[in-house]
Formats: sequence, structure tokens, C-alpha cells
Amino acid sequence: MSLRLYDTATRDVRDFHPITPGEVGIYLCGATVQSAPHIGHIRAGVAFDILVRWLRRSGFTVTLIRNVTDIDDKILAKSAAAGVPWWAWAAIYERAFTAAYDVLNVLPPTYEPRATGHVPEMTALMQLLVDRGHAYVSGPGQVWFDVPSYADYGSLTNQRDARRLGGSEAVGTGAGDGGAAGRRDQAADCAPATDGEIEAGQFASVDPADDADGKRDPRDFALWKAPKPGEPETASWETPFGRGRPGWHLECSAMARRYLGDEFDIHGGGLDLRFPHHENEQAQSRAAGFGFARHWMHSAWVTQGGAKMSKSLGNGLGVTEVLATTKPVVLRYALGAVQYRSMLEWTDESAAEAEATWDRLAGFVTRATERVGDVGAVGEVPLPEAFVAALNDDLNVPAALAVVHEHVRAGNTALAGGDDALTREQVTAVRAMLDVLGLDPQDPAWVTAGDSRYASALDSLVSAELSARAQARADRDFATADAIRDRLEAAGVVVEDSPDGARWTLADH
RNA sequence: GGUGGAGUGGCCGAGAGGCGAGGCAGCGGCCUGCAAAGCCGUCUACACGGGUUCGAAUCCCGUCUCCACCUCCA
Repeated sequence: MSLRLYDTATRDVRDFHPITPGEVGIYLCGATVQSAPHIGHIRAGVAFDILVRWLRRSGFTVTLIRNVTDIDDKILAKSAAAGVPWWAWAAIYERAFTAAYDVLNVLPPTYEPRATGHVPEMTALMQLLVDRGHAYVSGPGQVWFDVPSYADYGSLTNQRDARRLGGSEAVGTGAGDGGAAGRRDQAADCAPATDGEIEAGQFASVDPADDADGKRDPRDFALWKAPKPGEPETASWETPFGRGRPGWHLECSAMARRYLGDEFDIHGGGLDLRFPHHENEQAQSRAAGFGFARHWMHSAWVTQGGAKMSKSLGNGLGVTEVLATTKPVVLRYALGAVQYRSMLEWTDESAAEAEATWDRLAGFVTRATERVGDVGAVGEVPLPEAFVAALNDDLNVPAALAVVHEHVRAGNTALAGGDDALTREQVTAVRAMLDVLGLDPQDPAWVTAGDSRYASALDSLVSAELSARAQARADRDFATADAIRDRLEAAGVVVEDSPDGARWTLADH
């Protein structure tokens, strides 16, 4: 059974076959570094990290390009308000994103290009579009993509019929079959009464400067933006079309081509990027003559109270904020445990549940490892068939975790029954599976590095207490034994008795 | 108005025509001096109304509710 992935463009799950056998090129829309990352951003990072890990585990060589948008309207506005150079502002948040990805064990991309470093590539792409009649210059530094000139506009998100705002081309193209024509007519029938209203509402919030700058069709979008009064000199670049800065969409088309070629396998990002960002990217690249992405993947949001977490709503839960009360590995578990196309509701309860479940998984691995010893690297050990099938089915992580839990149960039973061979077998399988999800409890990423002298001193002290407690228990002096346990608990040390004697761990909180 | 998605047990969350996913919480039991951890059992659900079928959570028709995108967003 091979990998099957949902494709946003075709709206179905289908077999994934890379252009070059054995190699996969992925372009992932990364952060616009204008503010600190919230857990929604990181969910996307984790979702695609699981994809990358799974592809690699399946034998593919993966090239992951995740961009950084380090120039845009909000970066300019916020940095100006703060009295900080825009490039310094961008750098602050780029570091914040990198730190968040790292702490959650999101593997670094093969390369992480910045928009500002790719002006030549963007200029070349614009030139190509102008030459082919798909872009026009309305003034110095102001370049637009000509939507009506590109008949296939709207194909990614199926918006063709809806976007009649600028003229008849998009509606009139193609013969279409009877059914499609019927649907169009139906849409047209109920349109006139509300058309004007939609149009007004639709573009009410568009920057007035854009309209004033000679856009021919309301749907046309900026490839290059002329500098606005008051913007810093450093925020614009010289091009044959005049001085200006990149439009949001152009950079991704240009960088994807630079690092992955004219056509590549997978383009990913958050669901909210589908339109207009990805629709526009595809239009630019295909109008320029390139195949661009063959497969589109979009991860769903993290919500709170049913509402999407977003910068504009201001309800984003910062990664730093969450990590104050939640272990990084638990946050990763919580963000990764739901299938990537499902909304993930974040509550205190969901975080607590993730912690309880994680403790069960990690607890087994810890106890089993103490019993049978470290089983070593698990990156190559065979994975249970059901686990493989689950991930091959559009990365069905919940189903894959069900397999993990079955093995944990079998492992716990083996552990309790003293069957070391079986325990070893199960802990190996459990770790191998969790490793694919970036959640191997023995992964160095999750080990809190501390001064080993502290650990060693603490172990000596706790061991002494536990020896005293063991003696008290042997003497059936349970009052003393329990007092020792209570004292340790008050100090944040949790004691668990087992047939092999007492073991201790540090409490989570 | 257009486009896309969702409604599953107390909660989270897979599944997508027949063989009870899994987890969390609760309850009962085993184990334990007591706990903790673990194991076993238990709570048998698919928004609503029709229909198709030997059989529907799953397919079809209709209805209701919710969410998102269409403007910057992961």
C-alpha cells in the first residue's frame, strides 16, 4: 500500500507519486514574521513535519523549502510604530519562530529562503508575465497580475464563477457540459439583486491606494508595490518596472521555482492561504508557463471557543504562553494527535487530556527501558502494518496512535508479567512509531539538558530516602514510610512502588 | 451571495454499507500495607425526517445547526 494524500485542488484523496521517483520536493508557506508565533502557526509546522518524517521513513529523499516573508505591510507598519527598523523587527520574529519550531522538535527545512533575498527571481518572473501579456505596469514600481488574461484563474479554489466582478471572460470561458452551464445560469439568476452589494462589501476593505494605482480589474492583484509615502528607503528595491517591494504572492512563486524547479510535488500551508494566496501563486506560475505544484495540502486551524485563532482576531495563544504550563512534548502531542485537516479546539481540558495520554505513553517507555535497557536507535526498525496503513491514508495520526496504544497495552502486560523479550519488542515498536511522529520519548529533543551534577546529587538524596522508606516498609512501619513519600512528593518527587522496588520521577508541576 | 468543511457515547477523536478504533474522565474488580502505575470489566454513540438495501453512522433526498475562506492570516 502506498501513500495517499488529500489534494485541495482536486478535493479528493489520491495516490501520491513524486515527479522523480524516490525524491519529493515540498514548498511550505512559512511565517510572515510580524509577530510572535501562536500555537496555530506551530500546528501547521507540526503537521508538515509529520509529513516530512513519514516521507523520509518511507524511503523518499525530501527537499523541504519553507519560506520566511520578511517584508510586508504589517511588518512596515508595526516596526514604524515601535520605532525599530523593519528588518530588525522581522529578524526578532524570525528568531521567535525558529525557536518555537526547535522546541517542538520540528525538523529544520532543507532551506529557508527569505523574500528580501530573492528580488532578482521575482523581477525575472514579473518580466515573463509582462512579456506574455499576463501582467501590466500601471505606474513606477506598480505591477499587477492581469486576472482576466488567465482563463484558468480560480481553478484551485473553484472560485471561477463567483468572481464575476471584473468582466465576462471568466464566466464565458469554456463550453462546459449541460450540468455546469445549468449551475452557472442558476447562479446568474439570483445574482443581479445582490451583485452590487457583494461587490461593495467585497472590496470595501481593500487598501484604497491599490485602487487608485491603476488596477484594471478588481480581481487583479499586486505583483510589485510602489513605495508609499513615509516608507523607509531600505524597504524598496530597484527593478526595470520602477522602485518598489514585493507583493505577497510573487515571492512564493519565485522562491519555489528557484529551489524546486518549474514543477514540484507538494505545496503546503494553512487552510486560510488557499485563497487568495495560493490561488494567486498558482496563477502567476502557470501563466508564466510553469507547471508549479502538483499536489496541494492545507492544514486546518487551532480554534478557541469554536473561533479560529488568528492574528487579526487577536485571540492567538502564544507558544511561549502555552509552554509556561505545558511541556513542549505535550504541546506537540496535542497539536499532532488530530488529523491535520480537522479543526483542533484548544482548551485547558484538551491540554490536560493530552498530558494524561502522553504520560501513559512515555511512562511505559520509561519503565520498559529501565527494565530491559535502551533498545537503541529506532529509525530503521520495522513498523507495525496497521500503523503504516494509517499514515499512508492521508496521514491518519489518530488511527496510527490507536496502534501505538495497542502496543503500549501489550507492553505493559508483558512488563507486569516479567516477559522481558516481549517488553523489549513492544517498547521498540512503540518508540519507532512515536519517532515517526516526532514524539519518541527518548529523543534528545525532549530530554531537559541540565547539569549532570544536579541530577546525580538528587538521585543520591532521593535514593537514600527511598532506602529508609524500604526499611520502614520492611519493618511494617507504614507511618514512617508514608511520611517519607509525602515529604518527597512535597519536594516534587513522585514515588511509585513496583515489584522491582520503588522508582521515582519528577512531578510535572 | 459564492466556495469549502463539519455535526459520532460524559468529553476528545478515528471510521465511511455488515465483524463494538483509540484516548481522557467516571464506575466496578485485580494487584498493593495504603497509594501511584498497570491490567481486566463497564458506560454500545453516530444532528433530525424520509428513502434505497437482507443489512445504513456510512449511500440517496430533504431539513436543521455550526465553522471557515471570499480583506492581512498557519
